[in-house]
Amino acid sequence: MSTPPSSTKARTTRHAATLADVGREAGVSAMAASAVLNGAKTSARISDETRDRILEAARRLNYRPNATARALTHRRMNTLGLATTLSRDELNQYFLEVFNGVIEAAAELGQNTTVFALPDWAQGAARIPQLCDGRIDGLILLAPLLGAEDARFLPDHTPIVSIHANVDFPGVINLESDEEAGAQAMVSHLLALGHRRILHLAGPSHSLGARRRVDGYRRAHELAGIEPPPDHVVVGDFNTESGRRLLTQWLQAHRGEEMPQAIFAGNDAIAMGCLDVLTARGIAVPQQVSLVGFDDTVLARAARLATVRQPLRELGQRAARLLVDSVDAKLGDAAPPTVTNLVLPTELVVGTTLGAPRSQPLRIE
Amino acid sequence: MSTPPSSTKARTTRHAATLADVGREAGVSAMAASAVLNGAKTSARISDETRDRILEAARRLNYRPNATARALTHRRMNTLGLATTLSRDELNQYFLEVFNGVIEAAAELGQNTTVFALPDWAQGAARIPQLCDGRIDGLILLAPLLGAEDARFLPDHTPIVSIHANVDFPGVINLESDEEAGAQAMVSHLLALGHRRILHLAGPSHSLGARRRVDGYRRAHELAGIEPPPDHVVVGDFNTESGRRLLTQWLQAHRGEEMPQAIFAGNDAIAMGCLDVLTARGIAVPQQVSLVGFDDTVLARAARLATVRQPLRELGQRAARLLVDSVDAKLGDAAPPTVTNLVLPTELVVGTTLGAPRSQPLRIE
DNA sequence: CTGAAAGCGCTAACAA
DNA sequence: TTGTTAGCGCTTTCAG
Repeated sequence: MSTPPSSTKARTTRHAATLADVGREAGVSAMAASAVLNGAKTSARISDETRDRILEAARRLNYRPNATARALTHRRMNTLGLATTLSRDELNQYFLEVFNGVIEAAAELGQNTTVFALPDWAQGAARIPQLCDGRIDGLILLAPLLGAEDARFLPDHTPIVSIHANVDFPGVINLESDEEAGAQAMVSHLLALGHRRILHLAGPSHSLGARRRVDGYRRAHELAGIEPPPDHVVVGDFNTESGRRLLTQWLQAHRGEEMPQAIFAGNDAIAMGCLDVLTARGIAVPQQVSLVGFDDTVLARAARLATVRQPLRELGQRAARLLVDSVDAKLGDAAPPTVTNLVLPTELVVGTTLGAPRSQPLRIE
Repeated sequence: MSTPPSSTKARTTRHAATLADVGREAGVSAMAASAVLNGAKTSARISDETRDRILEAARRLNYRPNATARALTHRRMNTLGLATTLSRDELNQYFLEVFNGVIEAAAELGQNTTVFALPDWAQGAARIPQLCDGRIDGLILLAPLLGAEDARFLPDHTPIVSIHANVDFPGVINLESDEEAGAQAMVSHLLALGHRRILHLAGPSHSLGARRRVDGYRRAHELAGIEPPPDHVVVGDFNTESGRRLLTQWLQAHRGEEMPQAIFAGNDAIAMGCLDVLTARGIAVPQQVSLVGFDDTVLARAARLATVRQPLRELGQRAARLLVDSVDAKLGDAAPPTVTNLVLPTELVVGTTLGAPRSQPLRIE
């Protein structure tokens, strides 16, 4: 009923109305229309009478501003980019948490977010310049596994913020959380509970975060004056499949020996893989083996996993805000952010997969 | 070492080099450069000699094509939009699964994906026209809670594909899965196991999907010739908090009566809320109460929840492909897709939260 | 084989 | 208060 009869034309019209069209319809210049409809900074004011004519014409023609044209003149798309690797096998919960923070903060600042899914960082680095081609105003690199030599791929003209970068890049603000402290706190907690044989299934050794978690594991032992058992740190990847594979292989290789009392997984996904293996073997968690993860993604919450919480959403929010500040600064609208590195604290999350060690050791079958 | 010494200039340069710059540097016109560097359809060929000069100049100036300028002439950004509501309280796993499919298929077709997070559909509908302003070539509406009257907000000039729409919009391709069949199959399975008092905690009644799941619940009972117990369908929202709240309230309202033998949650998030409540009350799943969800998100996989699998990733992939086809068609590059509606099958996933009913009924405390 | 000119839609600077 | 001009960076048409 309320739909005007004139709107019955077929969808998928070729073109939308332009400012020139509106101006013509209203009998004024395109720039008058621009001033009225898009708030362009014109030197003078428009009279109320012509303003109304323009608004009416715009409504009649169903005028919509064209974002690419505006971007061309303003040198700004009001869009942030978020580049990361997304496996097609497994959903990346780490990404989802950060992404939610980014998109939320970006929206509050009137910015859109486009996601660039790179197949991997080795290939992806070379593609970064192509992303910074005006379609985004700034780029967030999420957990980029890049080396110092990849700095050559970072373009001059686009502000960049990284989260959990592997190396410091000049001119790039990096955000991270204190992973070593978090890992150390968790392992210290395990040691305090009486666990002595703690198996650590780590992420890849070329990941700084993975190395820091190993450092935390070692440091907790040092602080407690305890020598970690040999061969209890294993390197793999940050996904569930790796957790399954690593634990299975490790248990096979150590058959007949004493079962670890606790497993400290490099992240929650790895922990989920461990849970699969333990469940399949009928090993009760935490009665027979304690299991803890890292990140506090939804995986941990769904499985009630003990874990180390990283403020992922907040990292995303802060990255977006700092990036928008950088973009504003580049365009001369504001002072650039002074911070170049931000480390947020981590926090222990005690789920139901963490208990005291058994009095008598279990044997690996 | 391999970094050229000329790259020591400060980051955040104001402008990138343009085609005109490259042309000047190479002593040719901008359009020759355009033809060589961006493959513009020029009427004639460029000689190898000038081509080399241009390539060399571009390399020297570090030329990068400007996406907004190209978009302005091509009328195409090579970017798809994905509009959905994202709560700031709870991560939307449904979104993540679909999004992964979209971004994957889009990337294969050389398209980027930008996500528009709407606060809610009631407000969001009016914002759709602003999204279709040239920054994206086509739009995917993810589970839009829109009514037929909202069709007026869908712009003429941007192809649109919806996933799990509530109503059919003219000219909009809709993709969905057979939710009623999935719900019916699950409830039939419960009935076949001997469950008779099955509590259904549904999604909101203005959601077509929620209603279809209720229909499936009813239909399964009909097919089995069983009258569903009274007051065993409760309407709420599609999130964990709603699951917690609904079940708590329901149990309070039905204190002293017989405990349901099974709970069929409207989606996995609701099921997670139920799991919280059951765990808190010390009710064992599935020994005392069976629990099943819907969607097969990562929540279900992490909690080993029985659920109804919707091919969410595939829905995302197909939506992206159909949308790109529509965009191509609009630009005259191809024939438009002939399909207007696509229904994919669902599938039962039997987790560990589903068992036979207890012989003697439990009382609600 | 190459260049000049015009235009995509919008906006800032300058005239009137 | 309004219009004219020029240009953002790129591409296509048409003339050389």
